[in-house]
Amino acid sequence: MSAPSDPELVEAWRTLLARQAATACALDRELSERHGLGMSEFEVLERLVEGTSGDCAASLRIQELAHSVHLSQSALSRLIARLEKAGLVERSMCAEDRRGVSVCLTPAGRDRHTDAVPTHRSVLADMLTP
Amino acid sequence: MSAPSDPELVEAWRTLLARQAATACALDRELSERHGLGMSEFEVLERLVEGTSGDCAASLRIQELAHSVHLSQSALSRLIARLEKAGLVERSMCAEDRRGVSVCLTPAGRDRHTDAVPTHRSVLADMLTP
DNA sequence: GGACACTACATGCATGTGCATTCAATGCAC
DNA sequence: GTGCATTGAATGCACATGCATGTAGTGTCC
Repeated sequence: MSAPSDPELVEAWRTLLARQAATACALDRELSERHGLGMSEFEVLERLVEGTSGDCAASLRIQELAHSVHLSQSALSRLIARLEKAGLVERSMCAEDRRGVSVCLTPAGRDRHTDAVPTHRSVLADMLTP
Repeated sequence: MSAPSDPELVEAWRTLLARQAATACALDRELSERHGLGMSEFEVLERLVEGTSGDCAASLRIQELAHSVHLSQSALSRLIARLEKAGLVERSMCAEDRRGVSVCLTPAGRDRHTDAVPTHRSVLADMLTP
């Protein structure tokens, strides 16, 4: 296919930015007001829920989480600290590699995520369907 | 058309987020390293260039700019302060409404934008063409 | 085993952002 | 005109983020 022209690129970028900004803003507002969660905090909870197999909560590493929510390692470290303080996740030392930290959901964290999912999906439906 | 399912919505949102994060990050890095401009600062300069008609630089209001780059009014106020400190724009009182502030490009601002455009377009081409 | 490079995470610091507030100017009702 | 709500922008403040650095644990080469 032919390469897009500069004006097309700029237009595409602006559209992308506008959608992202509007959606992220709405998401942050709704999740924060109704469930006391920031957007990235919800995303991290969701990754943990997805990683869960069967009963035992998955234990993901800080760096995996950081990469998957587009935050720096330091930002994730503090984000996990906030979630831990709120009782939604737990840090535990990784058995195999004691430098690593395993992050896993608490029951409260799972509940909070379950509560927030409808809000999240509803905002996405509002913002992402033209 | 049929409403997208929840997994489709989530997938679309993650894709959007990933593209935005990667592009914004690359844009910030390149513009900052090579031209001393943040992404939003470049966007503001670009809006001012676009608003220019003929010789006389357009004078846009703080709020118009804020809306068009998805920042809050306070963020824009400080962003303009940074650009002004760098000599790239000038604030001037709006004649009709003396509450308002007209922001307009200086020649240095126009030059800086012109220098940065190729970098900007090149990053967009890299990140936005699959 | 000892030295060294490397990895995973935590933390000090600087910065950019949003919210709430403040201040000045405007417009409207009377 | 006077009073009052409204608007445009600047600012104090709290907070989240990234970068650079510190610390502990791991692996490798000799």
